[in-house]
Amino acid sequence: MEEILSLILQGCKLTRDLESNFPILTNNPILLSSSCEDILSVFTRASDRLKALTPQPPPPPELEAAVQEWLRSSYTPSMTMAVNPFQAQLFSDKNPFDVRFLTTRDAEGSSSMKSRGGAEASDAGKSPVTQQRSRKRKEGVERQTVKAAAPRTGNTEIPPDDGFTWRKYGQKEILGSKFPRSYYRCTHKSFYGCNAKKQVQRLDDDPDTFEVTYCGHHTCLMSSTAPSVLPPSAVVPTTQQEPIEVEPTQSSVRERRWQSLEFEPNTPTDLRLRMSGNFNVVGGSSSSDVAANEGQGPSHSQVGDGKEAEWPVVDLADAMFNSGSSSSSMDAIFSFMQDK
DNA sequence: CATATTTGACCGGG
DNA sequence: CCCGGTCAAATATG
Repeated sequence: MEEILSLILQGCKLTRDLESNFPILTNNPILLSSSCEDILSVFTRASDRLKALTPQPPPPPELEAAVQEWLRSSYTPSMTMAVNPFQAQLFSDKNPFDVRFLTTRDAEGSSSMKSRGGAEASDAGKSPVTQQRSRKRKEGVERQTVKAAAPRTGNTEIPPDDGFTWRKYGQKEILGSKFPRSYYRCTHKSFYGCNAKKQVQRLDDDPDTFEVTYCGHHTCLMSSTAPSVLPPSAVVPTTQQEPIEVEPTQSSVRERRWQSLEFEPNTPTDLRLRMSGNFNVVGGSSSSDVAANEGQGPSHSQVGDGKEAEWPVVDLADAMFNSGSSSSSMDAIFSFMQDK
């Protein structure tokens, strides 16, 4: 049983991985498909096991390992190429998406950040500034930097659509750069909680290439359809991750494993480094091997509530995006949940 | 009209 | 004090 749960969680993890890497994967149907298959496999297995659970106890761990192995190697697309090598190649040069993540460890304070926009809302008025904004400690917010070439698809040279909707909230000239850096955040700000942000900047030496840095994760799944893939039932057994040990094994994060699983027992609303080993992982800005491990979640205090809202929320969002909600503004719709 | 972008001001860390 | 990130008013867009 334990393993089944583990499997399910793994599936969730994979799903989240997919989500977070979505931007990069969108241009790679092959990767997308393999990722989907991955997820499918995991959940399918879990499901099968559950069904078969009655007859006999769960299979020995060895089998589990075997399964893992199988999963790892079996989804090779029909191209007879190993996925990883393929990707490696893909990303290395020809593919516009030369991906390299820059990850920083994250501590995440998650909850507090209301004081920002909230200032004027709560405090009547536009009179002078009160405590304008409370700079949040950016200490350790996860960041993933990705390089993406502007698709020559005639279209703009704005960074490729990554499936999310962003709203630009700023632009700055950066010291050593010729081009300004733009700041985006998830359009569905309504979700105060969707801290997903990204910043985009063209490279000096290669104006056709953008460097996109994502930080934060979407708590809002992009528009519709997204959730449909997985039956809600299969998703997130609500039971938050228990200390399910998954043998960190890590320390060698670089090793490529599509389905690396490092469960963070208490994942705050957001996630950590979720990424598949297929990409070139470059350690933090300078200290290259800052393993992504070490959650160190300082305060689990009130993390709980946020996450379970995830799916319901999705449904809601889904509903409102699909049905031409006559309601005026999104904010109204989401208002009920805005904590502040 | 609602929502998105622009843009200078502001904030706070280094 | 500088610089990068963010805010928010003004503006653009549909």
